[in-house]
Amino acid sequence: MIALTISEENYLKALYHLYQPDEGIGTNAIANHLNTKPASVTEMLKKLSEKKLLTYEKYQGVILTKKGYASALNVVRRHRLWEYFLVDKLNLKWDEVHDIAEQLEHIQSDVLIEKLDMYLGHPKIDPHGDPIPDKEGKMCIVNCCCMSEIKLNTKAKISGVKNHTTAFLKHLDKIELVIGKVVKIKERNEFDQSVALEINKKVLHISKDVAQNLLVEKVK
Amino acid sequence: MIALTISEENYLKALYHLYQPDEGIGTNAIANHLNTKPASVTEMLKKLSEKKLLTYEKYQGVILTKKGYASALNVVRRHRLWEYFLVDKLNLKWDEVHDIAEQLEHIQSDVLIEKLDMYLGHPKIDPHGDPIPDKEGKMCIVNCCCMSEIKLNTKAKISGVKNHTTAFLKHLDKIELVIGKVVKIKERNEFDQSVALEINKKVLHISKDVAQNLLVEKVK
DNA sequence: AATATAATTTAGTTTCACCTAAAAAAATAT
DNA sequence: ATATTTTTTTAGGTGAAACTAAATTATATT
Ligand SMILES: [Mn+2]
Ligand SMILES: [Mn+2]
Ligand SMILES: [Mn+2]
Ligand SMILES: [Mn+2]
Repeated sequence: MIALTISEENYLKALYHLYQPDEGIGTNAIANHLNTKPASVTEMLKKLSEKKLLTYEKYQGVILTKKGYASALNVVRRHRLWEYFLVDKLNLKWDEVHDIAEQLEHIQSDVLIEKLDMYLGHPKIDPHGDPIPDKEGKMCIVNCCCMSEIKLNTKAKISGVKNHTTAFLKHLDKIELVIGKVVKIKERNEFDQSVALEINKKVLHISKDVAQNLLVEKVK
Repeated sequence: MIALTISEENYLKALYHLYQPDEGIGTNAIANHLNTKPASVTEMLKKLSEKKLLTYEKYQGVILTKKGYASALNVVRRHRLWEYFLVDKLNLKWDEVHDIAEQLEHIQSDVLIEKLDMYLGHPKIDPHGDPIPDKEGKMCIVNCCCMSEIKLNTKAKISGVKNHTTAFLKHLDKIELVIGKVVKIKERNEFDQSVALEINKKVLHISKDVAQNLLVEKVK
């Protein structure tokens, strides 16, 4: 099993992230996700298809094979382990780590990743609340839903973000709505879909945009 | 100051390692060091010369500029910091880290390296006894000389290796001649240049090849 | 069903970092 | 000083991964 190029790994990871049940992934969506052009995507899909990492038929959209899925998950594993390292050990902020992990995820060394995983204590969740696949690709199912879909007067714990941009993460830091915080949904405004939360007796109003990008898990 | 490519960084680092006072570095030497061909080297030298990282005149051999030297040292800094991390934190062995550091040294992020340096406690020496340049390029002068040049009956501390191959490092592990050990040079054989050392009352015989690749520093 | 629009593929270029083979220059030996 | 060898450069080419523009196929609209 010959090593993949950085570009190939990035395509596999993109396909993993773009996957939707019962839908082939389109060239446009991939190009958009990777900031390239559809023509470049077509070329790469042909290459990956020859390597049996995905099934590709002209105009049909693309699906990862078992092998391709495993490779993609491995890249995701490395990305999230590095993010965990950067936040937990090097004290970088959760909005600073993604771009660095985009580079680190391509370092080729199985022993490195095993040692890193051990050193970090086999973490299950990355700094943004995303699950970290283990060596075999298994990961915990994060039982979460979107903040904008939760019923009134339920208690919920912030468990992750859908939007990973620096701008959004910094905003959450500013309003102190970080992972682990427990909130109670008090009110949902019809007009602008904004939400009022209660956090330790205090009330916090968040916009629709924020609510839509926050993942929470219900609390007893 | 636009970022350098991996290849450009590797050339600069090679030039740093190949540098000899009062000698331009030749195309062949560089090609040999980088496992590429002289023709490829010539091309890259032209490019780096245009970027003012070195001075290049056809057939004259090449010398790093201030700017080029600083960039090279920065790559060396990153390489050695990562090696220190891999050994000190991840418990990899000193013969396993070089190839991984060859990849890690190219990760582009100043804040990452600053944080890593801080996390490691600003180490001054890498696992092979080589000095780690600081942010400004300063590094401690390691006051060492080759084991094969040391006078009889002097005490010396193993301080580094000239040969960085896995084979050599593993051999040193086997004979337990690792960095920090204090030895006394008891005998030097005329015939094969092998050396007899005394380590805690016990005698150890090492070959010429080993002696020539070991760096030591004198001890009171 | 015919047409318009959107998605995808093909064709032809570009840049980077490498290569081989041949030419040119420099260094060494006779 | 000339001839030989070694080093370095030039010329021409390759493969990977991108690009633009044009052609093709699929989907949506009338
Ligand atoms: Mn990320
Ligand atoms: Mn993440
Ligand atoms: Mn090294
Ligand atoms: Mn080293």
